[in-house]
Amino acid sequence: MTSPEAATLNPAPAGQSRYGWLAAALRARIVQGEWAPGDAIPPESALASGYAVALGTIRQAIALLVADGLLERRQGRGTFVRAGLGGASMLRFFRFRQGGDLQAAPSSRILSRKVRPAEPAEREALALSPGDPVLVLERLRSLGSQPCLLESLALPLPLFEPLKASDTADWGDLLYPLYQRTCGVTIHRAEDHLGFGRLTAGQARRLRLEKDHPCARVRRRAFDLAGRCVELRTTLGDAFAFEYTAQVR
Amino acid sequence: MTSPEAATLNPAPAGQSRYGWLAAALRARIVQGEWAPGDAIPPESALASGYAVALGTIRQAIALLVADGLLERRQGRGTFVRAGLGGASMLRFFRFRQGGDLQAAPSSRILSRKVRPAEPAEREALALSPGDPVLVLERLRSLGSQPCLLESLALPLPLFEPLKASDTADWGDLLYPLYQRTCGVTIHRAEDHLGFGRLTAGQARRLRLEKDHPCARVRRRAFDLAGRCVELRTTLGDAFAFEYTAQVR
DNA sequence: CAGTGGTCTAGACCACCGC
DNA sequence: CGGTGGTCTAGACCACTGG
Repeated sequence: MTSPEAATLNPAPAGQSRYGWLAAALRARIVQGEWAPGDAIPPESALASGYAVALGTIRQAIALLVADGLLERRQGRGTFVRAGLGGASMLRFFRFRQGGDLQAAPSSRILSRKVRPAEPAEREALALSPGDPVLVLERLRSLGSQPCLLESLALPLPLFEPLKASDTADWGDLLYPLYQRTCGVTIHRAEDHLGFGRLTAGQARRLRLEKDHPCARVRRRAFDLAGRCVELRTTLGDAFAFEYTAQVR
Repeated sequence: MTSPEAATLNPAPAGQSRYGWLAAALRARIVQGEWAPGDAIPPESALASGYAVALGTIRQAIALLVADGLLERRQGRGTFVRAGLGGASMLRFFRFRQGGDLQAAPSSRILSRKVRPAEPAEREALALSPGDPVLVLERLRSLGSQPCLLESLALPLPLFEPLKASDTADWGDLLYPLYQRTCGVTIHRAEDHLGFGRLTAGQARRLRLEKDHPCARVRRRAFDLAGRCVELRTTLGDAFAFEYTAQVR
């Protein structure tokens, strides 16, 4: 799709650098869906002449978006809009041994689905108004026949409407590709808050552990391309399966 | 200190980009201590003319080292060699409430110090030979009168010789500044492997918790400027005080 | 004020990729 | 082969910092 690029030349970098302004402009075009995830954006030379700036300047703008995880360069091929988060990203916190084998992708089963008004904490995180509804899911992930992760999700409802009534059997094992497929929502990044606790009787039953068994708890806030928080998730798993590596500076 | 910079002009970027070669050259000069942590390196213009390259090229080289955490740019002032890791970095994994107050820097007490041959796992991580000795420390960190973290460290011995006999009362609360002061070792980065377990009777006593109490375990490998692993550390703390935020992509 | 890094230009040539 | 991003140059001017 050839677009008129920017009609305004030298768009007055009001307080910003020109490449910062260009990065914001490109980000807006990506967020608005002008180029879909996986697509290539126009060549640097085309962008540079379109915006009437030097090549180096457009390259700096692109570098910002690459650092932000929005774009991806591929030598000799072009610059591409990154697909969102894969989906199996919770497993990076756990190492489940399955018959002494490597862990495969866990299967997923929806235990419950309901709609209710967002609670105050949810309203704040998801930027909702009093009375706005959320879709609440309970989900169990298993490796083979062994349950390993118990999740509870809250999704803001005008946005995730297609998930309200569709058959959960068609959802597949990964939610983020589902969001993209059915709701056009791309999850771009997430914040995971880790902690430890103990299982309630109900949680323990579903995970086939004992009441008060130690568990690792991951509270996730997931954000879309525009930077809005669009998913709240709490994941519980056996604390003794928790394992994670952090890099320090 | 004015140095002859590089005498070789166009040093044949054997398989590498020129800025990659320059970055390696600058890194070597930093590791060798030509500029101490906290010092400013020469201005970009001086480096560029010294190495007979364009300004932009030296800037790319510096950008690599900045991304690596080795250098730090300060607008209008210069480019500085970063001091090593602070020292209170373990607290990023824990939130200890102290009388409903914010947590201050914890005090430190050495419980034991001894020298013994490195165990096989230590030899591998620290790149030692059979029979090489390590200095082994046990350390308790407390907030006020409340113990909160129990640590066990292994330090390769030719390198940390000055710590073998010095008075531990003079060590202060932070080890990394001590390493720098007394052994000339700068800790540049670390890898923290998080896990979960239960306290033994002895560990529990020192932390004033019960035997088998759930604990978070941090196994750290710390690296110096040259990228060599020079410290192994295991830190234990109450699992219910553990709290950490991870960013996903 | 002088010196530093930060931004920007308008070119050139190279290395990689797919056809 | 033609097109893409990757490297490199040799300038210019701006913005920030400290004395």
